[in-house]
Amino acid sequence: MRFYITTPIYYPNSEPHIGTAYTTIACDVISRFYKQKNYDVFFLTGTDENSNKIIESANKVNKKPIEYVNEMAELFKNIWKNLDIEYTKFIRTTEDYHIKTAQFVFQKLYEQGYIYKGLYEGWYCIHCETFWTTSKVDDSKLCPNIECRRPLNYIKEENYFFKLSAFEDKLLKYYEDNPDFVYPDYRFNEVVSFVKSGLQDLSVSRKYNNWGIRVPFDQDYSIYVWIDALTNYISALGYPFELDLFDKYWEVSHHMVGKDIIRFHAVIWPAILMALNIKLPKKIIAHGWLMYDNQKISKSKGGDIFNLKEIALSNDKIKISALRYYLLREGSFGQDIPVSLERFKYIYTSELSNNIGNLFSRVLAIIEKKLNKYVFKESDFSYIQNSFINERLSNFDKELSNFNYSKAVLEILNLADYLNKIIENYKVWEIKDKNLNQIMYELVYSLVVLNKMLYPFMPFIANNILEQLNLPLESLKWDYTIPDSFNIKERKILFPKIENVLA
RNA sequence: GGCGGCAUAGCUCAGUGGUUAGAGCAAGGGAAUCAUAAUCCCUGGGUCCGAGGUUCAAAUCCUCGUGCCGCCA
Repeated sequence: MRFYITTPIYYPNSEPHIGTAYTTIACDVISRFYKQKNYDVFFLTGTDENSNKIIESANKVNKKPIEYVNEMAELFKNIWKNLDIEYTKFIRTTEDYHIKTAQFVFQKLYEQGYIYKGLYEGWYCIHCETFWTTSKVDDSKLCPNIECRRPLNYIKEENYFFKLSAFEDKLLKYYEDNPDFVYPDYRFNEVVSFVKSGLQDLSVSRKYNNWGIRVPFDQDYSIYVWIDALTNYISALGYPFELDLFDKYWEVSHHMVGKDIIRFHAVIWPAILMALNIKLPKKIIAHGWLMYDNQKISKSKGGDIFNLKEIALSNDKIKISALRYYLLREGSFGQDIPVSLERFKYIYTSELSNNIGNLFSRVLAIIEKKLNKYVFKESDFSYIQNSFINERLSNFDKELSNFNYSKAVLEILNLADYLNKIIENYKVWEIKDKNLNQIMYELVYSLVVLNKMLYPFMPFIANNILEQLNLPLESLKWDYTIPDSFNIKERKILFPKIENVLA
């Protein structure tokens, strides 16, 4: 069984922020989850380095573009590493193999008649490298991108166009035949109605400006982001020159994207693939935005509160684990997620510290103090209902398989609640005879299951628990057989109470 | 403007024809002392947006209205 998951490739013209991390963590959780189930997982992330904005960003810091992107790519890798992101490959679109693939793709589309030279006339933002329709441009004639707002130019320019319009019917047929192609379904509906409203051909080149990938048969032009960036998903697998990985993983491909780039992934990318005669990705998963103070989180809005670079480079693994948990625990995946420091503190204290952390603490303390750190299975389960635990686990599996992160987390909390109630109901601290061993064994057994569910969200914490329970890494696998006895090691507080979780 | 969605407890939401509408959190009361004062139990609380309709029966289906949200390169 195999699984291929990708993040979008990120623009390195600014440092990664909490929103970027959200996407990447979401992929990491899924990736780790499938690894636990013994899937052969390929997890791809990387940087999209060929935009002309890079030149500008590099100039600002007095660097050559290539030096600049080299440094930024290292920063991205470093931050992901610190956030416990375990990717398989980090792709950079300035790397040779990617350039070759992008050019190959462009050439092939051209040869097959899907790319033609045409004239574009209309409003253009040089900075954003974006053509704007008249409906979006107001009287000010400023760039509609609120983060840009530079003056637009009215241009007439020859460019290469991709015959997107030729794929309207094929796409609609594909959507109809693959009702799970885009998640969530309401986003899928939007995609379908967009395509139904009619597709226009797409400008896929820009005037070459000493940066970017040249159109192979016309040195005056560079390949624009669609064909350049989107092909990273297959160039990373070696397409079309080394097909081993491609043959292995492409048919199980999942693209995680923000809701703002669904169309590129659910319309343009499939059309390109159809033109190349390549199978379409299995699923496009679109998440919502993190919202701070009712606005999309960004460097200026909320980015200072949730300062990713600072958090990541602090190497405070508990804080980082809690952040991973918090971001995916909130809201309903796909919808916008409101985040705030207050809420993060609340989740940390209530769910991680008081509920989960304290549960481990009270169980292990009893075993340490009253059972000399040792418990063993003496009889069949008589305190804890195995069916209840199995149901949590299978619900967790079902929800996470469907990208319902927060619902999966609720199963974790549900199990923790249940175990807290068991301790309470049987007044475990009063039991003096051999029944104590049995109930404690059942509790530790349950904690091992709980830890399996914690792992994809908080791998550092899960490993910490493994040490305390004296268990091997394999105990995180779904097919692990839980042992009949446990020798507990030293007990450690998982989530210390802290006044300022982020400070 | 076109298309689509949503409106249920103070908050976030579950509930698509069948007892007295549910959960978590918040609020109020209590118990316990193994544990990071962490936990557990109980209680209060709803014109299911409004109006009309279909039905033996509507939060649930239909129509209209109101409000909010998403998509329309």
